[in-house]
Amino acid sequence: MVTTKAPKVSFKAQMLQAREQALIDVMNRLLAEKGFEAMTVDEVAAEVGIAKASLYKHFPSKEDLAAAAMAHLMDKALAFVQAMPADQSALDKLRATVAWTMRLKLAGQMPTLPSQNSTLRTALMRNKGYMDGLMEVSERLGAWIEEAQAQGQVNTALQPVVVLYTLFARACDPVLEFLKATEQYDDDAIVDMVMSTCFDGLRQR
Amino acid sequence: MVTTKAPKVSFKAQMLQAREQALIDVMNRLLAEKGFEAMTVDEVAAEVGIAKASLYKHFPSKEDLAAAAMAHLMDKALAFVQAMPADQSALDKLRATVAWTMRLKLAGQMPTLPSQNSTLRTALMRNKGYMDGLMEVSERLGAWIEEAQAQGQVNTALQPVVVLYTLFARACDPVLEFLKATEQYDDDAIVDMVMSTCFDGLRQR
DNA sequence: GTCTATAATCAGATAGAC
DNA sequence: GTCTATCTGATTATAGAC
Repeated sequence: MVTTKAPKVSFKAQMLQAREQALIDVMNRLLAEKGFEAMTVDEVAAEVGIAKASLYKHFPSKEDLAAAAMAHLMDKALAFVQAMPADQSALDKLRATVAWTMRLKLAGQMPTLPSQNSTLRTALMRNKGYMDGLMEVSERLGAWIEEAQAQGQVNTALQPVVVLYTLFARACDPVLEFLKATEQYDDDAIVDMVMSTCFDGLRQR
Repeated sequence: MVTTKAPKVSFKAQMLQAREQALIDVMNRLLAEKGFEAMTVDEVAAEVGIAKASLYKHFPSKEDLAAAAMAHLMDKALAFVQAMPADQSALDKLRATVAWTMRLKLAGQMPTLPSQNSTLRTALMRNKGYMDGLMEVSERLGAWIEEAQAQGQVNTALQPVVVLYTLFARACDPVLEFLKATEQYDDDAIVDMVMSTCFDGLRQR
């Protein structure tokens, strides 16, 4: 009977997928807290509550685990931009997206990777889920940027790729944690201030 | 005779100081190229051409060596801001300083430290040369910021500390290396573009 | 697939001769 | 102070039983 066999397999698969998701979640948090090099695979396994050898059955290397975590983040980002209400202006969509990434970082859920590590870069480039998500997010943001420029809301003297990189960089802006470290502002105030410096600049308008 | 003895001691001391400077220079470059965690003490010793044990006679730990490199950088930064022509506006002084840090980074001479590493943070805080330089640079930039705000050149709605952190952060802005990686812009163009996004913002003026 | 136990490697730091 | 040689500990990754 198909009806008895299919659920059994599905249940097992669900358990496995849940475990992988737990690994990715912990990895995500540790990447955000300590960074790729300072964080260890032992910590991930210990926090999830499985043996390290079992972790390596799911992911062939530390780099691949990090890539999976980044792919998951890209999925979340893509879901966010896809769920954006269509009645907002392109600029507002860009602002909302950047604010979302900032809040993620302030909440300690934004994994930060060293931009120089080559083994990690290759693992990321090999990860189809990550690359596809990155491309899709970039294209959507890029379209909004050009739309906002056409509407005269974003500086037309800036090339779209420069705007795109500048927005992406807000996700790992050290100003966020510097301001948080002063303990003088709550997260909302920090987001407001950095949003202002990002979109309006430092000069008086 | 003092005249024969003094030079002899001074010569020895000069040799030692020169060796320490060589260590700091190599450390500085490796910090910029690979970052603190990826770089090894062995590399520093090998490039300078001394044994690792000798290095540890100069600096008690990897963290202290990094702190010394950062202190040296602060010295250079302080020298730069002190040498600034007095006939420039406060805003222009700020712009010149930020541009200087960006060019340093583009030239691969800006050491980047992980902001989370706690052992490194304590080593930095303990290093009087670094802390003094940081304080002095911060105070000078802070004075310029307030002056520029009083002259209506910098957004008065921003608290000076936010402006200060935003300017400091340009020294480790990943947008610089992203744009460099595209190989479509020379360093001057990159500095111009990032200066524009920093001071003028992304929105149309 | 999960576990315990272990390999293999690498990096920070030190001992001791000179 | 500088060297060679070594220690110590941590970390990625794997072998093999169940």
